[in-house]
Amino acid sequence: MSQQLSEQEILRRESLVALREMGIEPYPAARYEASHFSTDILEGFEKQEDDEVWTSVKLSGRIMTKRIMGKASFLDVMDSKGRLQVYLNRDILCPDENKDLYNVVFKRHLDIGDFIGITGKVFRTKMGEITIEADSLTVLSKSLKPLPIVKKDEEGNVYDAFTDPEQRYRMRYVDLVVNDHVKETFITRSKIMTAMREFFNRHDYLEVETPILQPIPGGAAARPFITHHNALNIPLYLRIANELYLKRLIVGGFEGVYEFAKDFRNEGMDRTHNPEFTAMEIYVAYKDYFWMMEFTEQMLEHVVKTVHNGKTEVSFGGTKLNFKAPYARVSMRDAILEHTQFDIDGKSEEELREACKKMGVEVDSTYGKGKLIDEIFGEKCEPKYIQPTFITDYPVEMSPLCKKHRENPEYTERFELMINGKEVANAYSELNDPIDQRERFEEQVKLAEKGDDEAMFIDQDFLRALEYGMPPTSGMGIGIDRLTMMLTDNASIQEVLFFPQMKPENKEEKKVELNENEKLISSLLEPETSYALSEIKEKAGLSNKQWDKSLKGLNQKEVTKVEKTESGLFIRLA
RNA sequence: GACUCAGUAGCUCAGCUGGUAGAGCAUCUCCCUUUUAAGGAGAGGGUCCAGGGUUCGAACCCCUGCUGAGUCACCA
Repeated sequence: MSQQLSEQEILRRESLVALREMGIEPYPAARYEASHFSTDILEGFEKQEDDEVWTSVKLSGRIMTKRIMGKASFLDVMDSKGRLQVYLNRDILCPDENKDLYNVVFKRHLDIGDFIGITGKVFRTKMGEITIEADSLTVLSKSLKPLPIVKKDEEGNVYDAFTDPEQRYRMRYVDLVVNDHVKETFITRSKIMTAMREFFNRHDYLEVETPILQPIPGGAAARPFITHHNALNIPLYLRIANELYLKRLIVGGFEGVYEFAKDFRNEGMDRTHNPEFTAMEIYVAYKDYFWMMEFTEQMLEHVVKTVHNGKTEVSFGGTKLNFKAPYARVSMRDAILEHTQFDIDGKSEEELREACKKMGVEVDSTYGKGKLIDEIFGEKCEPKYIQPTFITDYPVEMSPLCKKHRENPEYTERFELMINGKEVANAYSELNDPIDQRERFEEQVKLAEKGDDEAMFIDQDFLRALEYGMPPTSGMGIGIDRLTMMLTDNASIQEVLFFPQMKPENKEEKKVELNENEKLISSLLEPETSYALSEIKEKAGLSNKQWDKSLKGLNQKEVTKVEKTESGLFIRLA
């Protein structure tokens, strides 16, 4: 499989060979340990310029720009924390007669993107920039493909940014190198998860891991991915949720368990859905959903403060979101009443269907009561909740794993946390009555028979676990990707996933063989002879387009050569 | 899945009414020992996403396909 190399790629490969010929290994094995990160030097030198340590520092990273001025050069070196300018002076770097390290290795054979290590002393340039004056330079790794060059001027305006989303997502490694803010997003994502974990651990809850490959995909309503286990010869599903396994652990006697889980759903993709995504679910024994609301708002306030330097307010797409606890609590009935003047309380399926029609909410004949109410809420209310708001008490039909409301069995003890019109968290007083749970599953089976392809399966083992007894428990799930979007001001889930799902690239193999038309043309030519182009065109008898394409192809493949002389255009075999 | 937009040099983009492609950065050569979007002089670099069609002639018009983005639909 040969690939066509660009001019710049060929030159870099030539530099690679040249370095080896000079006895410099472009991919050395030895470790190279920097004394400081770039940011340490910048901040430290700013604080105390006369500190001894600045007379000898060691830095490693990627060359991001080269500014050569004859016998001296400046380059920006980027390490994992940031960038630092390096000053290369020919006679300081090469105090002896031999100036090859500067003239040949650096100027000729090192490129933007290469990794180097340098040692030297820190100083401030005439222009006031903190810089390392290098007294040694070590090649650490050669880069064979040119990076996109992104430039910034004094005012911070960005030029030639690497912005094509397709290329950025497919080549995230390049995106991360040249777009600083991308790295920031993922650092924040990590901080969010660390802050949550820290909050849970402080409460002595246990981080656990449960199966991703499940014989029955439970805990949510969604279409699963299916796979097959050869040795057992059974189908297995990739989990759509980990809820039922975590509850089994509460049955087993843990006080609180949580898991950051990769879930998989075989559904459409758009800017808020990726086939695999991360959900955090937590279950705590002897609690109810009222407790969980307080726990959730405190946890979120803690997370937001941690990633935003103590502030609870974040800006998302121009709107300000404030995560300071407590959050508003609105029951689903009140929400719908407020936004549509329709009271869902005590209504039959028919009445609800009629109401949907009146409101212009599209419904399907397969929808049950719960689904109808959900449609009304989704259409008329959901987008209205911008600031964090708990929507509580969902209809019983749409919450088959949730305990019935202690005051009204039509509803459940459930809340969802809405932020910016989107569902971010979902929580219950968990259903622990095994007989009720079995009946709810059976309701789901009826829905499935009606044609609802998302209705839940009956998980007999889960029911058995409940029959052994589960303490009253509250559970909560939160979408890490969507939360990260909100806290990093990104409108697309692809921006908060390192490697969002994409269609495969499937680049066609480049055809080196000649096609029929190209063969025809070359067959009309004898070696060492020139022909008038028009003559061959006539003989070939191809359409103008075909002739044009074929001739271009032949020239590209260096089979033929077209020459222009005073007497006209001529073609011959190359 | 529907609609809209886009795909041109390594990167960011121009390209008029159809006349075989341009700029900046990057690359190469030369000059330049504190520059910083370094500068000056010169040079090279293209499957104009792919395949058909219309035309004397297509990056441009038409059709089909591929890829991506946006909006909507679906999806807690």
